Amino acid sequence: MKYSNATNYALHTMVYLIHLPQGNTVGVQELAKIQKLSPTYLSKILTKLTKAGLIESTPGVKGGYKISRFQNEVTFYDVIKAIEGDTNLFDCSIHHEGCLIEETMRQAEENMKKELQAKLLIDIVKKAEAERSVETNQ
Amino acid sequence: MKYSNATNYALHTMVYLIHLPQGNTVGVQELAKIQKLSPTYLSKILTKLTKAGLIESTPGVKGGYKISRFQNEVTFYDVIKAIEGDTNLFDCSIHHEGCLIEETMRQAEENMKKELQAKLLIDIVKKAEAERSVETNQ
DNA sequence: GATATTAAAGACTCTCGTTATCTATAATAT
DNA sequence: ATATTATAGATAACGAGAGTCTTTAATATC
Repeated sequence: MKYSNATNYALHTMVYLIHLPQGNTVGVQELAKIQKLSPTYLSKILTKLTKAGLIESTPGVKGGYKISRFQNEVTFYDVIKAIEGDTNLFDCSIHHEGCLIEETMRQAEENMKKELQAKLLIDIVKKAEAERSVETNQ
Repeated sequence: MKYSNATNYALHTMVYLIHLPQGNTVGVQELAKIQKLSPTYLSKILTKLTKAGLIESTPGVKGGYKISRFQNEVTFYDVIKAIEGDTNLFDCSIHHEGCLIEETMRQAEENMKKELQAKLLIDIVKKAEAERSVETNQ
């Protein structure tokens, strides 16, 4: 019962892309080097993010990936959903409907999802920048 | 990213055991038949619940499983923890400490855990009985 | 004490999703 | 045209979960 490594890499890549100067594109080679991953593997993850509309890709020379226009609105849940899909943590294995156990589990999960839907990636970036600025001023 | 089938079976078994008249013991054969599982497989799950102190087991003739003394206090999270272990949904794959992504994910997960720690299994049993009683009176 | 019954433990197999690699194809800038 | 970069597909390696079988330990009954 864990989020996949892919989700891990996706979140880190998104944060990295958001923290870049607006409009900058980065190739998968560079992104892979940062996280010490093989480019082909990371590219699968990036394609999922692209299809979800979270980043934009352009092939060819000077191509690469950049954050989509909606960077200020991207939430943790957006990224998770793009990678893991929109599944439930718990499905009742026995009852076909009206399982009270499932109801309870779903409700707890739903609240976690809502919390992750309320967390913006850009807040992480801002927080990291704020911390770094404090360090520099010391 | 799903809770295991074992957790599913464990929750259902716990609810079944709680709903029994106090002190009754049931063998794994009967419990397995109800959920259409092999006895040996279910027995692994029951052993975990026993080690966690949620149920009590007695071998031998007239032996079997029964809910432990603390049946009124058993929470959803107790059962999940007994089966899945006490792990985190998310571990940062890159940073060794102070990962802001991890912090955010952990906090959301922590709140879900707290919610599941507040949900008593016995409430499910009571609710089911209440619903059944309504049906009977119609 | 012998026997039947039941839980616990260990070894083992099977399956499936994740992880990852390799190759080929499509798109783009120079 | 050529170099560069993303996309897609096939495929392999791996590990966790699911499940079975067999043996051992504990308990009640006779």
